[in-house]
Amino acid sequence: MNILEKITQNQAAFSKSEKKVAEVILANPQTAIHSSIATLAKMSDVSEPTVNRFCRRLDTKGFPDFKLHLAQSLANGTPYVNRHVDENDSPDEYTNKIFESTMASLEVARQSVDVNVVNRVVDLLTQAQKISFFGLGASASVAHDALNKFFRFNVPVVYFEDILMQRMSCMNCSAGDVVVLISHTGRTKSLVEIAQIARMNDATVVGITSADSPLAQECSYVLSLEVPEDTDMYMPMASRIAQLTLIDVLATGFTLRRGNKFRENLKRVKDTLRGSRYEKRGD
Amino acid sequence: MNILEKITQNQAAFSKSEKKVAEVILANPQTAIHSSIATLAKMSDVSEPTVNRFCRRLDTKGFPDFKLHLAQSLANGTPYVNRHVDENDSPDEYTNKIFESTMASLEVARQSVDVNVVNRVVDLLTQAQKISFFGLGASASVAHDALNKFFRFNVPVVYFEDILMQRMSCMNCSAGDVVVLISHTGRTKSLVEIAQIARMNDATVVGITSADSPLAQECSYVLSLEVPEDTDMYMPMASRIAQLTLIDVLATGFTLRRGNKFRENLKRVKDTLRGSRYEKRGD
DNA sequence: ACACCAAATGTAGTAAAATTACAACTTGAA
DNA sequence: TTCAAGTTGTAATTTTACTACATTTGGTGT
Repeated sequence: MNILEKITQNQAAFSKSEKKVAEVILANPQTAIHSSIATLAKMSDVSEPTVNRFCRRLDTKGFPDFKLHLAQSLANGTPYVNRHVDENDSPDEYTNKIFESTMASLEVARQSVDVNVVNRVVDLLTQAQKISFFGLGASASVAHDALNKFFRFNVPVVYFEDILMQRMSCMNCSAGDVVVLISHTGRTKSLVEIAQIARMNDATVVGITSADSPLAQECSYVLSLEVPEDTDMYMPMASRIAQLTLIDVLATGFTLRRGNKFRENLKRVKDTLRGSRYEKRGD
Repeated sequence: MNILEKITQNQAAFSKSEKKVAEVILANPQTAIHSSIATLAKMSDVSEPTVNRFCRRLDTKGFPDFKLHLAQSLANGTPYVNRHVDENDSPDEYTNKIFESTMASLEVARQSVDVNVVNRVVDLLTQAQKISFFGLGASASVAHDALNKFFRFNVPVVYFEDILMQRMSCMNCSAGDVVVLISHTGRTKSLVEIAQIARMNDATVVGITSADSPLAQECSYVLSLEVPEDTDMYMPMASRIAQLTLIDVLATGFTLRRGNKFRENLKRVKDTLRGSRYEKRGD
């Protein structure tokens, strides 16, 4: 609870000298947090213990603790909110809105992730014979990205954009194979069918999708992400970002599970790229 | 500027004992602001003056002032910091760390974006005869995503993963064509070459890349994103997300510039998908 | 390998700040 | 007026932070 508000509210209940202290603090809180109890006492024309008592009345442990609370109240605290882009927004406005909305969505997504399922899925992935990533439309690029990540782990990874290739690939699945299906809505028919095919062939199907969707029902494990999507734009935006971040989480879990020696491996993969790059001054 | 971020960023510049202090603070900042310099010193296993020096290195007046700054950082303004994943992190821990780091990176990216360039690029894109999106490795999936977005605008969009196709495509460029090249480092040789080819053929080249990189120097316009990347993971993570968000910004700018009637168009594109989906109860 | 320097860290003493205990007021009711 | 409850201030105590200086560490050139 904001302590500045608290001061204003309780102002009536304060004693005469306490009111003086409150006044000085409210008049210039920025100065207050940088003053010692002595200076503040002098400014308010009261004694030091009075200031101290004032702090305690506001349920703080003492003057330093009070300053901490005050500092927090003063921190320009507007957490990220999902703000919709308006038709007349300037470039500056829509740029900021989109970045902020994306951050807000990530925060929501973070809270909706079931860590236990993440853990189980990481388990599965580390033990998988073959990992497939499939998605359609906007989710295709997420699957594409997952390929790029998991490919580095030197495990058999599969990714297709073509729906027929996806189907064929799933036809050839067997026990030990993991198929990761990505879809924001979880209502894309072809992807649901692919889930069915994969499961019929004993693969474990992991869905990165919305809970309770038709796709979710066909999956062995569901990593559900509840992401508010700005439907005004008629484009998936935040959902992809959340999906990608979840892919990052899975990839990270994978490397951690595989241990230190494995990390060396990743470094080697990265170092291989060096030849294809212009050197940076100093390395 | 958020002091928690500052700690994370400067971590490399700290001395051995200062790093210990940084670790303890980052591990549990809430405890830190309620501790005295003595307790914090003990927790970090260093002497009190070391903690004091640590505070001064971060441009604070001393320990109490440092606590004030820390308290402000912790207040719900910008709670997200780039925290590195640790080997012994539980699934819960690394999941949260990655989400938070991603959000923190987006915040940094947002501040590094030059809105004027965004505006100019949106201008270019709306007037382009043909738009191409190229990236390699991790950035390929970003280009892929851009394709998916701009494709809906009913403008000629091109995207290739294959480097030869990219080159050939650029060979056929002419004035009025816009080539968007995506690369975190901006040091990938083949992409720099593509920039050169495109420009030789009168195309306008837009780089979504690091400022001052070889690629940036070959571009007509540079949308630079300064994103801190956790090099421990040997994988691009935050940079892609920032790039994608920037693509969202461009796409949004595009639709806004095109006006209301155009939005109808997008709605139609989206509605077309309906046939391929399972209906949701109630729509 | 050694000496030497600079940077880093710690020790111990000092100064400052906050808190406590208690004394001296103020105020209002009997 | 007098007493009691509540308020405020003074002075001593304790806690906290800081400074000056000593010791250690690590690196560099001979």
